[in-house]
Amino acid sequence: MSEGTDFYRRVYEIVRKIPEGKVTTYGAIANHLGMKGSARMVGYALRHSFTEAPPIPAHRVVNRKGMLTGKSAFGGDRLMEQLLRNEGILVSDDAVVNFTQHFWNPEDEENL
DNA sequence: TCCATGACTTCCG
DNA sequence: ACGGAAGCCATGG
Repeated sequence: MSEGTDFYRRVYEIVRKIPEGKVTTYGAIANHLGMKGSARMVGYALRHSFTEAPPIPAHRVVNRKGMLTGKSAFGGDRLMEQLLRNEGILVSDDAVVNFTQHFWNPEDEENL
C-alpha cells in the first residue's frame, strides 16, 4: 500500500514539518535525506502523499525556481496556488513571489 | 530481471 | 539569458 517504502515516509515527515506560510524545495528535502541527486523522487513521493494521512501540505513544496511544478497533481492547476495564497504566500505566474523569503530549510528544523 | 517513467537539477550549446 | 539534453534514483509493469 501507500507506506510502500521508508523513503516516502521520510519525505512526508519532513513536509509535514514545513511551517505554515513557508515553502521548501525538492532538492532541499532530497539533500536532507542524503539523496541530493534524487530530487525527483521527492516529488514522486509527494504525488502519492494525497493518499497519506494526516494530509500533507505538498503545496508548500516547489522546485528550486519557486515554480508550482506540482500544481497539476492537485486536480486543478489553480488549487495549489489557492492553497499557497491562503497561507499568505503570493503566487505570480505559477511561481512563489519572494520565494527565497518564504523558503524553509528542513535542516533548520534539526538546527533549531 | 529489465525497461520505461517522473511534482527535479545541472550542464552544455 | 534561453532552450535542449543528460544525470539522478526509486517505483511500477
